[in-house]
Amino acid sequence: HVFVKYNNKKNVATGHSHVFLQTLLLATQLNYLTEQNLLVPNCVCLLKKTIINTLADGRHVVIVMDLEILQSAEETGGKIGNPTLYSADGRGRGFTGKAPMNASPMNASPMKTSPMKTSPMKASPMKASPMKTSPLKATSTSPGSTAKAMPIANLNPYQSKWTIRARVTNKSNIRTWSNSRGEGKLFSFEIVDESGEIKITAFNNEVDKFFSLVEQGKVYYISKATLKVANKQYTTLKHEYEMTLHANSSIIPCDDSQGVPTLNCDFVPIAELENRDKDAIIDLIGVCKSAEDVSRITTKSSREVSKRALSLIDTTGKVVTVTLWGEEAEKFDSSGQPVVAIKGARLSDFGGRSLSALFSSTVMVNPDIPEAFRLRAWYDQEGYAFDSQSLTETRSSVSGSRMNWKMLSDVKSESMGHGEKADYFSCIATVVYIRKENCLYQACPSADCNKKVIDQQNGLYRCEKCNRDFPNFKYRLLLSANLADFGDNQWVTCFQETAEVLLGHSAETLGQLRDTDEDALDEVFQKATFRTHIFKNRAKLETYNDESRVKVTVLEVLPVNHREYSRRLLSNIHKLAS
DNA sequence: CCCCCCCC
Repeated sequence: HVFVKYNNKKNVATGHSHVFLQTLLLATQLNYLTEQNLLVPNCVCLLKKTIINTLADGRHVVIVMDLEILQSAEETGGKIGNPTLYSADGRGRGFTGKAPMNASPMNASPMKTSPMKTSPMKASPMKASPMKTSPLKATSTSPGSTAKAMPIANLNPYQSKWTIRARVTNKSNIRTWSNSRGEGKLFSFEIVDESGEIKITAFNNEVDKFFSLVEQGKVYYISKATLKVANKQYTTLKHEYEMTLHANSSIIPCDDSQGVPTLNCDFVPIAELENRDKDAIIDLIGVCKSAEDVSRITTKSSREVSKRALSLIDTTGKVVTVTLWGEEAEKFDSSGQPVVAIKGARLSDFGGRSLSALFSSTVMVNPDIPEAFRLRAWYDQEGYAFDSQSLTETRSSVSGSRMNWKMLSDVKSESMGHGEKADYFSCIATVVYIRKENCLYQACPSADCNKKVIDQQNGLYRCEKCNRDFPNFKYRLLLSANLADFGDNQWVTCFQETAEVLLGHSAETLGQLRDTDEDALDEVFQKATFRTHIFKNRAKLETYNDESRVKVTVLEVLPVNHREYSRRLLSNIHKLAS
């Protein structure tokens, strides 16, 4: 046993000798401890069941199989506690097996009842363990009646004597397989307790033995199963391991389901989805604003399947599309705009961001959880009126139809502007040239008149439109710029507002510069050149002196959102590839 | 030991 001070999240610790020691925790341990906010800098831990490896350079790495938090960071005050206060006799309650850190909220933070101030072991958090009040059944099939339920999060292949108490959350049908390695049947299910979740698979004989016993939503004591590293390619659960039942495995129904959660959801706010990676497995909760009718589609492998897309909104005000499949799609009822929670949906980049239910997903309509009640209240009071924005851009969605994205070559190839009405399009293009000549003119100072005035050379400026002489004028911009993208160029016209955005200065400032500091004006133009923006444009054929040509006027200049732009490019690639 | 998770 070693007493250490946890120093930072890299598991560097100091012992009584004040020598730093690199320690390694099992991922499940580390996740659990950090999630529960137990392992924080400057807390004091007791490392147990350690494996010491000597590295080639002589340093040691300590792998910790079991540990206990003895003193919180507040209590240590950033200083290492006096190790002599502790007894190293093994009576300390470990993190695994006899863990104090299961089910009870009291135990979620054993540091609060720190043993430090009195006798450490007497005040052990073990006393508060709910296991005392709900001991394992002493049946012939249970693995030792004195065993305590192990938190699922702590399961690992290095310990075989354990019993867990957990609820079945996702039971599959029986499937058969046949491949080069043989054939057989299997079913799988997922179980959850306060600490975590894990997948369990039963094959062949175990299918016969356990399929009808294991029921969705019920609580069981489970012991004597094989743990193996979960293949992250297939699992959607956060556990490092998964379980396979074998001939001696025991599954016993547990009548007392108190303290065993029905779900272990980690809901991601919809707005957050933008920052998550494609293919991430996400738990999501939202109000079903609307839903498609169910439809039948044929997959690439020629299977027919039902699908239905839902639009979910949450308090972030963002909407996302979630697609349900098969029976789930068929039986879904969107009436009354229910709260829908989905555990283990997969994030897709279709249309920007969207979600798809998997076989392993659990869909709950109006679940009996606080988040659902909060959402219901929020939606009914204010959310329903939100001018919400969808992360899933579809052809029918507003943002999709508003932006008619084109390449500059399309202006010619599609004969844009040749119709009776003007054509509106958006492009991402780079300014390659801005004509400085005649970019500014002296305009009538009247509020709504932008007519060019005539300098009378007597201190007065004449507006023909207003039929008045003014002692002053205002500067206005009328820019001719050449835009380029990878395939073509296009001359465009920018009036006042768009020209000011493009040049980054007001017409007034630029007018003053032109009159006082020509070099500074040059610099403004230079700085604006070779900048890339989103341009929203209007194209219309105009005839001047018997010569017709398409005039493109810039209506708006916007900064490029590279995230969105990249998504659009990816989406275009998908469309081209399909 | 399975591992299907789809469509636009």
